[in-house]
Amino acid sequence: MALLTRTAAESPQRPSNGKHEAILRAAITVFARNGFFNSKVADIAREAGVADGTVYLYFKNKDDLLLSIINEALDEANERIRREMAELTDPLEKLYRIAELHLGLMGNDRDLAIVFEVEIRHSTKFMEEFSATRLSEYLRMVREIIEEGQRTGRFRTEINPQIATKVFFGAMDEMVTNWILSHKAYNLVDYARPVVDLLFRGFARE
Amino acid sequence: MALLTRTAAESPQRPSNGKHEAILRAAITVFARNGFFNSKVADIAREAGVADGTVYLYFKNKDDLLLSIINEALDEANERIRREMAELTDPLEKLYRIAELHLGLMGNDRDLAIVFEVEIRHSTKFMEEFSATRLSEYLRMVREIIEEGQRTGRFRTEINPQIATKVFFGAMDEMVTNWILSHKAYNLVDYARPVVDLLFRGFARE
Amino acid sequence: MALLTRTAAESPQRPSNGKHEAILRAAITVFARNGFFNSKVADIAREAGVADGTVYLYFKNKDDLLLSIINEALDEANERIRREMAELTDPLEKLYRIAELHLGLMGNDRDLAIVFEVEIRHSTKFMEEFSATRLSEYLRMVREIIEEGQRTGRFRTEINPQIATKVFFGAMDEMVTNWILSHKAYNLVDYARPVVDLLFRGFARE
Amino acid sequence: MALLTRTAAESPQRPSNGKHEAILRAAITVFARNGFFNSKVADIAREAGVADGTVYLYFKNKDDLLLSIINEALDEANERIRREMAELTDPLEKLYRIAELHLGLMGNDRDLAIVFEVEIRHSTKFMEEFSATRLSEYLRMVREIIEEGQRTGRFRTEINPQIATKVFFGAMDEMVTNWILSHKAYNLVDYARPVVDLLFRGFARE
DNA sequence: AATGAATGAGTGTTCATTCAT
DNA sequence: CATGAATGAACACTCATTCAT
Repeated sequence: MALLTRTAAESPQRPSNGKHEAILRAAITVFARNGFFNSKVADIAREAGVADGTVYLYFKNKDDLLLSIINEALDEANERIRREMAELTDPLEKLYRIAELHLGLMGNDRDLAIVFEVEIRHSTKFMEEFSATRLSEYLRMVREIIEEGQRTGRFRTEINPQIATKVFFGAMDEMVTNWILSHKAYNLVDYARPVVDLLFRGFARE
Repeated sequence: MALLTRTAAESPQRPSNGKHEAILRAAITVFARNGFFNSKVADIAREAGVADGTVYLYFKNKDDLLLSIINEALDEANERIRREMAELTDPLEKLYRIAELHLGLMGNDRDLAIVFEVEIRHSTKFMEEFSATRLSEYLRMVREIIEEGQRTGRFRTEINPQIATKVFFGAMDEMVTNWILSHKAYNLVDYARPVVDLLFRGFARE
Repeated sequence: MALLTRTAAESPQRPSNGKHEAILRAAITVFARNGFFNSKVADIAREAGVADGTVYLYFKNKDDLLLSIINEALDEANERIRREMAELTDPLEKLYRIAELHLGLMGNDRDLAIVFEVEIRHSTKFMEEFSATRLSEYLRMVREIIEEGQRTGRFRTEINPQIATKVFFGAMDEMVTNWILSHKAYNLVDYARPVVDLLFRGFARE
Repeated sequence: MALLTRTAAESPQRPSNGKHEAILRAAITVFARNGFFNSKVADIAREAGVADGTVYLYFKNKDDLLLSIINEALDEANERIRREMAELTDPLEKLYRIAELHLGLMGNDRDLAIVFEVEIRHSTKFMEEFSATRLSEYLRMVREIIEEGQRTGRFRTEINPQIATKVFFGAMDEMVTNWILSHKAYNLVDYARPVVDLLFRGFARE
């Protein structure tokens, strides 16, 4: 919730009715509850407390709702990561921090996490569009940290930064998916450091 | 393709019309092309060369098609992994082999891979059901290999096998997702060893 | 026609679009023409001059259309009978009047008559439900008149009021059915008095 | 049951497989249970213990099944009435006997009665076809008895035989309908004489 | 800006009927 | 004669989107 609320506060170019916000939050809730294809625009409107037609004053169509959720959330996440990275020097510390942000943001907003993990994958088109822009920025930041680590001698030079980036992201992603599906109420962010530790040290003894 | 064909060959309890097979293959193709929700049963029927109604002689409904794809593919994958693991002893070798099978099966059948990566996220309910059974068997096998590696001294005892399993699976899954989304025609299975190597040795220098 | 129009005028709780009315009239026309099962909702919509979906804004489903026709018509018929009975005293006169109302209402609206005679037999379950409420009220009024006639000495006490009621209703019903099936354009209400006379005096000479 | 079985015995022009019979009985059962439109040919086939396609070796289509039920039953009923009338002379006795046959046949075969009372009315086309032939023969016999009664001085000459016939039939029909809908297991044929008595003497005192 | 009544295109599924065996 | 697998036309109902108010 904080995620999107803050976004709006920071970019008050729209008449701050709160309607844009309200509809987006409602969409997250409804998409998470029923899935994108089983969610009706009317349900979202009711959840947001507006008329059906009002949704179309703020969003082009139903697809645009999903896209907006993704984009606004990722824009802010990327911005946050960028800010926080600027304050850190050790590449390992940076990975710890990114993991904490990734799992923290998701762990704080289960509905948003469901939309990201589940609903976004409903069509390759969505995924392609999505991974082509916002997500690739995230991945670029991770990759640069890894390359930086190799330059500074913290990480092995034998590892392929492209692959390492995918492995890092895949690990994060799987932690989130598992957390969503397991209905136990554990704290997702607690896994940030253990996972990064595992990636850092590897499975191998010695 | 081989995946499903073989399954049918091994369990010839149905009238070996080939219709069951043909419809399932058609469903994979069509689901991969349009996504589950945007696929019409009529499209699948046409692709399979049968009448609309015939689909319902072999499958309960549209959902059942997706379910059957997943279950048949995973059942065989698990069976294959089980067989191959029996012939290996070194846990690291086992992980290499699982990764090769995982990426090999997916890399050999892009449509099937798309269905797995994308359409499986049909709904949280669907995923829960699915991950509760077939997928958890796969994950159990991975976890047991890791625990075995810890007992034999190959893997560090400090790592949490649950987390390591998730990281392993997340890494595989992400490799597949990336391969699907990138339209470059590289060979997915080639990444099996590099990824496992990375997980085994870790990012850390020394 | 007057039948249903009046009903709407008396209960203006709905936005008096006329759409509710128009759809109901269209349904009567179409059901009468094709039968319930052979009538398409799309036909009714076209006949009413609205879009298919609009039907569902006013009625729950196709069944509800039939139910509404029956209920609205019978409610008003019962109300009309009740009013008119209050102004008469002689039981025989009352039977004359009921017969005139019964045959008059039907004879004025052939389509409605067809729906009643034919489509009401939608299913035994439908008929049971229907005859349990609206129709039984009609029958109760008839029976009470017969019992009243026995008390006042107008009718023989040997007759069983239950049976007499059924015979009365059966006679009316058959007059309507015959009128519908015979395509001669005779005036149905003209038969009200002859039929009641016949029931009153019997077949017997003397 | 006896009704149709006998018919077949009397007209053994078909290879007396019993299949024709079996399918017709199955159709009566299934139509009575589910209604004509909700009955599937496959259900009838299963009930009759034959394959779906076999139904079409004996009947032109689903409509033909309903028509055959009606026609065979009415043909036999008419034949029976004709025989029995030949042995009676008093017109009142004849009406008693017809009523007993009418209510007796229906009362002995609830499923057949349901098909007659409910399913036959599903479309005006069915009813028209039906009432144009077999039923009108039944009605003609009744009318002739009434006219005969008028000639012999048993019935009043003031009554219109056409109307009296309709009233008689309407009374019978309504007794059957009521018996079907009421789930009390009373004996329908017991009402034959009381109803005819009522029609004969009328409601009037004196 | 906001409403919500109206639209009508879109589709999973059923089932009467056929016909190769 | 008998089968039952295959066909494909048919249709009730939904819901994203529009637009007059």
